[in-house]
Amino acid sequence: MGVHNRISVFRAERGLSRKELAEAVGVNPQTIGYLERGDYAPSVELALKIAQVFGAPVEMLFSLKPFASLAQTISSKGES
Amino acid sequence: MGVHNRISVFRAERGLSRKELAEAVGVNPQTIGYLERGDYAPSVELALKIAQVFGAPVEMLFSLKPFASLAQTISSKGES
DNA sequence: TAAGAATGTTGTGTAAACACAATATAAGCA
DNA sequence: TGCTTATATTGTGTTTACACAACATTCTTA
Repeated sequence: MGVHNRISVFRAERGLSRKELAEAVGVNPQTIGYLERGDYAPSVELALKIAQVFGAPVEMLFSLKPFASLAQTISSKGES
Repeated sequence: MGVHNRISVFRAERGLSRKELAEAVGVNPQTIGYLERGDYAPSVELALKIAQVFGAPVEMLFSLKPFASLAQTISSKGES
């Protein structure tokens, strides 16, 4: 119950594999998989590290409510 | 290993007791005590809820590095 | 003075966040 | 074709984030 996340989206944009992200934050590659699948939510420590890798605030990557689609999120910001 | 936090500072400003904060985020009052003492770090879920209560981003309440003093933090923002 | 609120401490128990190993599958490339 | 990389799945084990109870301490406040 859940914390939702956009790890896979940010990871895709950066062209990072799970293994590479895992190494960057110091966890087992499987752990990234568990997070992306929503099997469980990370500790704040891990969340802070992941957010740091992507240069984004924690709230942009993790949320108590489901994320809106990228299309909605981006267009509501008036960007292209 | 540590995640540092400013929960007690924000709680003091609001005049909230641990019990009240605990009820606001749905955990046991003792849990707030453990967090404030640094006995352990919260899940992202709890961190998001606590940050939400104070209307602050997660990074303002939780950090991988020790927080600077309020005096430094506030004066470096040019506020009074 | 007593009584209540806030906090600290210790202890026990459970659930969830990890590590790690093994194996399967699919896609891309030599 | 075989090899590698990325991902999914299953299983076992350890650590830690929690719940809950009991009790001590300090500070108010009636």
